[in-house]
Amino acid sequence: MIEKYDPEKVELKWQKYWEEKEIFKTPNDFTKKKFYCLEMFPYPSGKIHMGHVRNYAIGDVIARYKRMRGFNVLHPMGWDAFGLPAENAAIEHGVHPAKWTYENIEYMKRQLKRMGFSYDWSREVTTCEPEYYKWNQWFFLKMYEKGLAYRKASFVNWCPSCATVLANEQVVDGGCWRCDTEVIQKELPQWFLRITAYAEELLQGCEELLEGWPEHVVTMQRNWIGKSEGVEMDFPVADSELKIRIFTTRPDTLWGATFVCLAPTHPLAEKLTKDRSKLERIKSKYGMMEEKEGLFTGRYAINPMNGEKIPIWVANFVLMEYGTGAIMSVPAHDQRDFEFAKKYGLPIRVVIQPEKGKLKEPLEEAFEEPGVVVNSGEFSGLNSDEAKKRIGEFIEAHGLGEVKINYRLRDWGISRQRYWGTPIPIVYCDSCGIVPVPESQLPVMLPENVTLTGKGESPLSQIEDFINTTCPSCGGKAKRETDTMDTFVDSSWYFLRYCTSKESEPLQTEALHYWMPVDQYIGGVEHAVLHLLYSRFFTRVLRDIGILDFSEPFKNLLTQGMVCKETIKCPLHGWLLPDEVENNRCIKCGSEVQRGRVEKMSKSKKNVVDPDYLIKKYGADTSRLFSLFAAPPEKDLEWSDQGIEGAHRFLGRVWNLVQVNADPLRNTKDRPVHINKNNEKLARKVHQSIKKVTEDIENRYQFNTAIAAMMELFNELSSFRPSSNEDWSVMRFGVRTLLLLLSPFAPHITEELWEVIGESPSILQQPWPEWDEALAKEPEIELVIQVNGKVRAKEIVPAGLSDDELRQRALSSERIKKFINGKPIKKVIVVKGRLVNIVI
RNA sequence: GCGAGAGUGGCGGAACUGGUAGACGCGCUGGACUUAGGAUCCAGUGGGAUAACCCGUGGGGGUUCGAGUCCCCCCUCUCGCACCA
Repeated sequence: MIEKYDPEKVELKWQKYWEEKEIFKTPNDFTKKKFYCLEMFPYPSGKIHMGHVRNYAIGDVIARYKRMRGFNVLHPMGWDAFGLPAENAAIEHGVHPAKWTYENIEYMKRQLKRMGFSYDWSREVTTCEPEYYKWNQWFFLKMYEKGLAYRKASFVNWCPSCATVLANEQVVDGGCWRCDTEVIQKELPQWFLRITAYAEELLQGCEELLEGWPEHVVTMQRNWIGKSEGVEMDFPVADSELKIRIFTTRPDTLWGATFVCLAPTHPLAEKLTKDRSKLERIKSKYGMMEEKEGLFTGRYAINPMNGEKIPIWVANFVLMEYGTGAIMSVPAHDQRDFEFAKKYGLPIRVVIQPEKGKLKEPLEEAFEEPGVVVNSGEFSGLNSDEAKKRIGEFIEAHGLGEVKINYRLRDWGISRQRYWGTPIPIVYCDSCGIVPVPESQLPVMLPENVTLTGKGESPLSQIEDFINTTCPSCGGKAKRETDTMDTFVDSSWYFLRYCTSKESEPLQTEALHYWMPVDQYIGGVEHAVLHLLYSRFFTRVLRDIGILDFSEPFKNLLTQGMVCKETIKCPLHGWLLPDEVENNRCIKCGSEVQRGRVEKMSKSKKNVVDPDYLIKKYGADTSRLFSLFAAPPEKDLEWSDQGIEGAHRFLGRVWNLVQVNADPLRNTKDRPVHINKNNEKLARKVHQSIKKVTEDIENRYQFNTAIAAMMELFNELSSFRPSSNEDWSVMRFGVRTLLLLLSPFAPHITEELWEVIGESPSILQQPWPEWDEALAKEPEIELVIQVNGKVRAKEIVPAGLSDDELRQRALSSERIKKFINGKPIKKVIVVKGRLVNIVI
């Protein structure tokens, strides 16, 4: 009687072994070839979810595989530990954010260890520790020195009732998430990082990324940066010295400008508008997308191109943050201007005609395409592209303005009116003004004694001990900055911190130059823009202050799909858990339930699967294997209860096969492997499997097909009946190979069975198997014979026949003769070693 | 609206540069072993016709000896951006 597969017993045994022997510890041995495998670190929200399991299972396969291939692999893990949920927990349950965070970390760390991921925990990074955030502050000071960090007034979401600043995700339908009061925009001085200084470089850098990043992510980065070329020029205000500077990408439509629009917060809007209450009303509608609203200032501007007097309006859809905060409006050729002109009865003048035909007036919508310029003085008759160029030159030559490039990308506002974050190392002194905290005084510690209420401007401003300080410059009384940093700052460089050991400072260039850049980064697409862009920005800043010698932090990026599951909905009780349903009816009210769509797992939709439950029921190996087998990594994965049973069954079969044959396997020597008539098919399959699995991992991270190949190998092994020592040598070769191939996917069971067949641990320290191309080749092929493109016969023929021989074989086939039936043959196509197509 | 991606058996998914569509798994059917089996093992499984055969990769055209794969048009779904002048 063989031992039954008991995942928990096996997994705990090997996890203990790995930990005791420090198998996952990565030496800083700078002479070996390196591989840096990084997965996005989690926010310690409480427990890991299936998204984490999938993400980290993918990363672990890559890390273990690369290690077996002989690389010195850096595979670290840490915690994105600052953030809002910790503060909410404090407000709701009275537990200190630090306590809440560290307890969550402890729990989740145990879960990750229980999954058997091969992390070097000695390099663990926790961003809320002073040793970590000290460097956030250090980078901030460096940026301040270089003029890359600056302070300016900006708007925040403000709840008048709670008297507090709200994050975007705390604004629900324009109201406060807690009290539903309407959220208003309040202006506060805040700190910004000048990412726009790197806009062009970040855009150019996208070229370099294309090799290793998914194209759609690169596109998203490009769009986010949003480069547009145009001109900036002044429109003088009639009867005054004032000028309105506008930006346009369509200088070819200048003659079609029939009014000018200012953003409601534009400085001239106040100056030019008589009716202040109306202006305030427009301001309150700023950025509301539903309806365009405007206000005529009563003043006019002069179009410098044709001297025309056109009205100046204030419009809610004009953004102060982009361009100059003012636009010329060409309703005939811009849909937004068109809608605005229609609403307020402003003139619409066509100045671009399509290449073919003529626009029908009055227009029903704006004609936005390029075309031929008309009604535009000396520029009439040119096409749009030519006109843009010539008008741009004209404007510059006459000092009316300049050709200009604008970016959609804006500077990064990092101030948060929050407690649980990195204090911004700045002091305000009555006599010296803004004074940076000297490096020697870092870190500016986050005080512990805080009461969080969720009210008031910034929690730190309540703590007298914290705010009151002395000016580093004059020694007089001064007050500290009370805002903390956006947590994206923490995640913009954490991958550097892993490179050095925990005791040392993070900016040792030797270690950084050896490990960086990250060879493979893995995470969700939700970070396709911000986190990745900020990291690319930080990397460049650090390069420019001489710490790094490259620009792109992540060479290859893999964005894994979401983990989804079917949802169930009761017409009365909403989303239901699977065990709230019996015979397709809700157990509460008996109504028939709707088996809903497959959606991303989320607690609110009650379609989650808890990793703890899976580990308990099936073990870590099965959980990992299924999440890698059910779909290719970048696609969404649909959860299936039967699917995981299948994965579990497979491991169980592998277990049984090895256990049943344990004695002969153990008593067979590894080499030589004797191939004979009886076992050559299996031997070939082994070589083919090594090839397939290796290529699937190496070339395209196709873990699902790699696993399928291992299942095929297993099927071959389990139907093999060894009858001689030679057979056993091949059997052992096959089992040994299967265990090695499977070990990155299911590390525990393979480690155990590795020992069962008489090998010594750890399987992770074994070299990856290699295949022999000659032995992987099939001696015979199945020749497909088509007549007029339809398969009519299949024949087994020796491999390596010439085209001519294949043609002869095809034409002499009895079945094929019937189809040809004496008709003349027009053509015969031979696909080498595969197929013959006879055209009649 | 713009941009990207995807539509293949009952289901998840295979199919490298155009060359046997449906690998592998799930489910289903039949059988074996069992007091029993929702455990395990064996066999079968795209649809249709009792066989030779016909039809099949969202729909419609096209290129080709040959199309899931290439080109054009259309439909559906998912994701991202969304007044960026």
